[in-house]
Amino acid sequence: MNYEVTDGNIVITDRDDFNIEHILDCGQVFRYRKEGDEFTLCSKNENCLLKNENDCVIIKTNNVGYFVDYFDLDNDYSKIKRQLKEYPNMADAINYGHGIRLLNQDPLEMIISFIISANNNIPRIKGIIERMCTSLGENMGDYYAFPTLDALQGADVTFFKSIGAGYRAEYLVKVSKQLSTLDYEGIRSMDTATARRTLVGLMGVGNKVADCILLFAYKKTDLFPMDTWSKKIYAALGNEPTDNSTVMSKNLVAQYGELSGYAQQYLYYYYRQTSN
DNA sequence: TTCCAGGGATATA
DNA sequence: TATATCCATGGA
Repeated sequence: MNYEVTDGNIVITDRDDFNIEHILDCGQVFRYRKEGDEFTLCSKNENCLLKNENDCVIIKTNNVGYFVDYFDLDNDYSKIKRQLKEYPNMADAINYGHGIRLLNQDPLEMIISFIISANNNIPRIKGIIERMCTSLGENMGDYYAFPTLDALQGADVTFFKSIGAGYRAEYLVKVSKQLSTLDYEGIRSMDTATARRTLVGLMGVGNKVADCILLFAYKKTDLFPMDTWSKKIYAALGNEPTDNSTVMSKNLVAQYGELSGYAQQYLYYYYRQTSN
């Protein structure tokens, strides 16, 4: 990745592997907003501002180190895309979403956010999360931090219903309690299967939500989250039809291996954006 | 009015 | 282990 740090800002000098809208609109992140020709983004208790300038992307932040890691800037996406293009039916998706990067997000934020995402749509997910942050997160001046586990544990079912979480309100209360006895940072060192089993033990976390958490918080890429779109994609790729998500996921991981998580993001973004 | 959204929990056999 | 049903909410 070609980037430099000047005047305390991160400057991306190669936009082919970094496209703000590709990154933000591919379904991995919920706390961002477009303001004119700029984008503001919150993660945990940090924030930044993204902006296209000439042929560069400028990332303004007071925590450069956090966002160099967050945006996965030391990972070579040109190489990943080259490898994935060797597969059939993949080149169009990669060319379309060429600037996608897999973000390294906060585990607690991903666990809570993707429990909310279940059987829900993205605009509504964003609204629920934002209302939760406004009520439970620390006021950082320009934005509200994502709530700490302590803050989440202080909220009840009535609160989560009041922000629109619906039937997931009870999951959020239960999972906040469960997390007090789970070393969710320790999941990072587990193999994918063990990590998935651990997460599925949480209330409101099934295989799909677990895979999203593993991919977006822990960079486990030997998985392929199966949602309603992935199931359509599975058929569109010409795979043998089945209605079993586990079978579909396993077959796809057998094809793409450690690149499965990346493949899923390019395919998800491409099919979702072009089928409207 | 019905369908759908980055699904999962629960009951049942 | 596999299948059926239920679940809040809001936009299309």
